Amino acid sequence: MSQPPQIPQSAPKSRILEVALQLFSEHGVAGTSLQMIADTIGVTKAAVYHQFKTKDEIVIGSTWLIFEKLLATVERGSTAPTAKAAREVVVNDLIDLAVESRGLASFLQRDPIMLRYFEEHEPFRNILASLAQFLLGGDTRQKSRVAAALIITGIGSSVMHPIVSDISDQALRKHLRLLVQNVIDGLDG
Amino acid sequence: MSQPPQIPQSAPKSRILEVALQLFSEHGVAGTSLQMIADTIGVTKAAVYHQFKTKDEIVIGSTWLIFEKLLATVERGSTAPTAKAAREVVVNDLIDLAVESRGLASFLQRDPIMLRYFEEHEPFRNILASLAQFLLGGDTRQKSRVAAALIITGIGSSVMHPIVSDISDQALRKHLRLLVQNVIDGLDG
DNA sequence: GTCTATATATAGATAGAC
DNA sequence: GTCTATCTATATATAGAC
Repeated sequence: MSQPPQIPQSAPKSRILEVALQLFSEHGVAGTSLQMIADTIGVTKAAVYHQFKTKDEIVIGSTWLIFEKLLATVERGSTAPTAKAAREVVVNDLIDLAVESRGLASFLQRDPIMLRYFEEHEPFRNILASLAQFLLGGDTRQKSRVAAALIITGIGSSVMHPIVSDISDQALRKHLRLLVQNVIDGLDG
Repeated sequence: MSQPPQIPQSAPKSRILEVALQLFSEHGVAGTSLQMIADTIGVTKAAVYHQFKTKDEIVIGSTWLIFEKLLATVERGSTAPTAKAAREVVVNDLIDLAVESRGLASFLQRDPIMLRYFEEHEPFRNILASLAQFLLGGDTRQKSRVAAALIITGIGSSVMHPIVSDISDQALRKHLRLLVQNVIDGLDG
């Protein structure tokens, strides 16, 4: 397992990670070959292998493009004055991230290879655990944990559902915030 | 594109579809080879190819194992006395199906290859559209459609989140029903 | 219905020239 | 940093014997 890549990357490295993230989200990790990545960029496979020793490194590196943003969210949550404020930061950031990429980010939750990385790869696992912690705010009741699971997975997946494809980013954000608030309010209200 | 398989299947055919569905849900369609399917059953690849001409047929056939159940839900929804009753039938069936398989069913929503089938393959598309219709009950407002997307995708994905893995099927069903009801009530209340 | 054997293509990955 | 060429493994798929 390689470490999270440092930033800023070299230009060719960054280009590979960008293209890989896009292709992974469209075809899945297993459905994306290094040849596809190389073809999209317009170079040969060997040029890609010069930048990354294995496909694994590309998977982790491109995933890190998303997790950098999630890590920033965790840090913003950590400095929030109250547990409730931290939860709002996390919810709003997750919604913004999901809506702005409309499924590009949510492939993370869907891909079987990624799901395995999240369990085995500590930096990823820690960030996801922190997000869940902020969402729960110390509330470990079963109903609250089910609600957290519904919110975390639902936000990422719902934005790419065809039934909402005609809704503007702004409106989608607004509706998701209200719906998530309803779920949270329903826990105790 | 092949047609949905007839039932009952021959025993070897059924066995292949069962095993394939399980492997697809664990590794994704692209991450599952016919060799893996053959090895799990204990036969050779050629024996598998004797039952199905292509991997595509196996993908569609195994997916149909789930969609048979969704089709039954659609039929139960169609005979419900009111729109509200139909919505409850659909919600409860989706929750039951998701909980009883804990992610085996939800791979359908996650796999990029499956997402493409849903758009291109009419029987699948029709069933999914019907489920969404019953959930919406004629309400086409943006906020309602976002809620429907959140519910449909959230149910399938949340049950496989590690944060709920220790919760019993019975409790998970109960909490999901209440949470979904909260979302629906929040639309107009 | 299952087997061995094979055809063909492509996967991940490397060597070495420029 | 990119190329051509190649290695090895494995993918989907088929032919034909039992």
